[in-house]
Amino acid sequence: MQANAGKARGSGNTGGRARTFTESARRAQIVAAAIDVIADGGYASASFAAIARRAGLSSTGLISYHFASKSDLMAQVTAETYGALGAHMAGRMAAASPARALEAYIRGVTDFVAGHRREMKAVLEIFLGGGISYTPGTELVALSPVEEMLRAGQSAGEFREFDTRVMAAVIQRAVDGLPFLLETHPDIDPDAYADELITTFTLATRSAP
Amino acid sequence: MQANAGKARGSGNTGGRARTFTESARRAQIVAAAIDVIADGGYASASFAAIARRAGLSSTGLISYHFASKSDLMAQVTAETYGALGAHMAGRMAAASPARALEAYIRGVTDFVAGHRREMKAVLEIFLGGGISYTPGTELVALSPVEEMLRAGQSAGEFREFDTRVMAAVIQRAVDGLPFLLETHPDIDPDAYADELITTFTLATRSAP
Amino acid sequence: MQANAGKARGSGNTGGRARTFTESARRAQIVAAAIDVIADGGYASASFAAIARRAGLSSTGLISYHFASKSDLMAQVTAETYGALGAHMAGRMAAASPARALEAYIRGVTDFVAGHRREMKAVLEIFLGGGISYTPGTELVALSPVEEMLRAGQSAGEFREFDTRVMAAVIQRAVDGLPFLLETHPDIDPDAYADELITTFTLATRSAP
Amino acid sequence: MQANAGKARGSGNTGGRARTFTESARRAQIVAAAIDVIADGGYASASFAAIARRAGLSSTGLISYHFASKSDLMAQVTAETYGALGAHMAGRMAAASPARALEAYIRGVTDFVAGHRREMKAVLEIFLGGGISYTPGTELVALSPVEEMLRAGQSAGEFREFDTRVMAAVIQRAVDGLPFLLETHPDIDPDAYADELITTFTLATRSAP
DNA sequence: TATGAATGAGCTTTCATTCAT
DNA sequence: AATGAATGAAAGCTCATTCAT
Repeated sequence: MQANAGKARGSGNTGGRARTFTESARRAQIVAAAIDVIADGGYASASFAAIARRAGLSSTGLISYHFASKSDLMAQVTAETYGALGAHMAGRMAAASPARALEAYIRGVTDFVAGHRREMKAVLEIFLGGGISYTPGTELVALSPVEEMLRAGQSAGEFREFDTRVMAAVIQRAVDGLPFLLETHPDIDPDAYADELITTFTLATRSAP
Repeated sequence: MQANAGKARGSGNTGGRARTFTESARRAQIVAAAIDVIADGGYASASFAAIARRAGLSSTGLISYHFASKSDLMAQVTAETYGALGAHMAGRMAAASPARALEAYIRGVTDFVAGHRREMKAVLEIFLGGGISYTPGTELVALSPVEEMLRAGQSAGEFREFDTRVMAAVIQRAVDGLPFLLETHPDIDPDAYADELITTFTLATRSAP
Repeated sequence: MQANAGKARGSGNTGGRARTFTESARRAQIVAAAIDVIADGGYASASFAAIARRAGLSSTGLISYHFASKSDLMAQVTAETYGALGAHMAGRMAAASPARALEAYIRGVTDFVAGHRREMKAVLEIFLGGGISYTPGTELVALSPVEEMLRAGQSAGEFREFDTRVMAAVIQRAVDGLPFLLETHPDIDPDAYADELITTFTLATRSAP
Repeated sequence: MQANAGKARGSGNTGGRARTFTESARRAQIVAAAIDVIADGGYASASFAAIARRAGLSSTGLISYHFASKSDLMAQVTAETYGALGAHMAGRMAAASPARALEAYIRGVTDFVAGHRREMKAVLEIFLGGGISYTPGTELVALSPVEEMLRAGQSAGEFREFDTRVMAAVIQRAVDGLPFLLETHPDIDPDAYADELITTFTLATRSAP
């Protein structure tokens, strides 16, 4: 679930200088505006002009001042979102057993997604809209943590044999799909969604009784 | 899985006239070039200029000549792909039981997706890139056929109780995700992928023994 | 009121060959369609595509086939209209006195304009829209016949002294303005309009009693 | 003679912010270039490219930066011209009698037109070239002020009975026609033209002696 | 004689980015 | 730290015209 945080700086802070409070606030404001615009109109509509308008900035130049490029800004959006997700998940997955860890993972991510629909939608649009250069290591779905849980479960005998990459991908996509599903079916309860997912993947992964 | 085929024509064939052989060939060529460009560079990179270049056309005007607008072209891309998918699936799903039908569905779609990775990737990018106007009925994932199978299985007692919308969405996303997974893991065998999915969703859906 | 009839021919009839009946019919049809399109949407909207559509032609190429260029077509529109106006006026102006001739002129032109609003409007739009190359001799308003009448009237002592070019221009513009006036005030009766004009210019031109 | 000034702004100044000195200068420069191009080549030739070239701008984008759209630019051209005309006329028409007011009107407008031939020609081309959306109230010729004078003159018994709409239209067109007349007859003296018009319309309107 | 296809230049507009202040 | 101005490339689309058939 991690993504490499964009380290490049705009021309306003090109060197290794530390960021001032004001600068950080501006950056956060711009990132938030970008998320809003993307969530509302898709990645294609996220021009600097639109983002500046939403943020109440008087010039698109200010965005360029704080971010090295458009893809740098988009990288910050994803980094910020994934960072928040990481913070949300921290500690939750140190569970008793792999099966419990998977449950905790699903519920934790679903929780977060439900509470951050716009951010998640924006991030997914950025990935698919080409807003990020797919540097190796930056994967659409970071399979590793889930895959590790699955492998641990198999080693412990809790999970049956299956291809962990495939199962991890299925789980990831199930979890990532929530914002889109909520768009067409706004009445779905995220908690119930998590319950369904947990039941589904418990049945799908546990070793035969 | 159906999408409404765009009927609008470019200035070259505005009325209700039948399409000539040459026109059909050009349209197919342009659609193919669009798929190539999108699959390689994402929807954002799919400008008329890029498509014309790829197709070896002398002018972007020729695309406008054959398609009423960019979204018309994109609609053709999806229509063509979904049409081929429909043809591929025809007959396969008239299975003995809901469980068998679900199996047939998963294997059929996976088969198709594996053989049409670029088209499928292009179509998904178009949907997410905003290249298509979401007319009601054109859903990102058309849940209905899968959902119906699931409901039938529940009625027949073959499937346990679960939220059919959620389960259908999970199955759809699992199946749609193959092209993306293949990009990062090109060694995955689509047949094996289908097997994994079938096992997974059989376990996840069948009624308790 | 004369305009030099465009003599250039389309590639379909480039030499000095006589026009066939079919060719003449097609040309007339295209000219009529051009008038319709211009009258409805202004000169700016008069693309070959729009004209072909209106004429029910299957290709804009047919227009190029029959007319050497767009300005050739526009020249034909004006030539045809002015030709019809000439035919309408023929004989009417051989009046007893210059004063009667002026009356006859005003009434004749007003009559014609009222019966050919669309053609007149189209012609004026072409002139102002730049659809015709202002070759010397092609004047927006052909002053000569009116000016001659005015000069004759002055020589005969019927008209007072005034600048004949100015008076001719005023009369011409009064007469040409009818189609535009009718657009904003459709209730104006052309006959009454002619009456007003005749009274106005009789008062304005006659020698002091 | 008034036209509603377009208030929309280009992307450079979208909100309600006040205009800077630089911006005003640029806008004026672009408007002037547009007038030049239109006066020289007609409305049809007035592309952004041509205007930018004339103004010495490096990019057509700069025009879009300062004006919301092409019709916005054209609206400014007319607004600026009509504004100047309004300023020129202010005070002149508060004359002793309707007859004197009409005289003052004709001389005032003729004066202005003579000194602003290119602007006037450009404005008339814009109206006829479709460069402005005919919002109700924006008439090709604003008849009202002249018509009012005429009606006042009739009420006061100074003017004979005639259709005021028709007479107003004739006067307007006579006055508006000066730039065109000057193009074919550059030797005409605007003052003499005004004299001729005043005599003409005095004779045409005054009550029988 | 007419058609459909194709061309290449042109259009207005939007874009991310740069820069002087 | 921020602004307004400017840039030049690129976008989708329309145009009159040409041409093989």
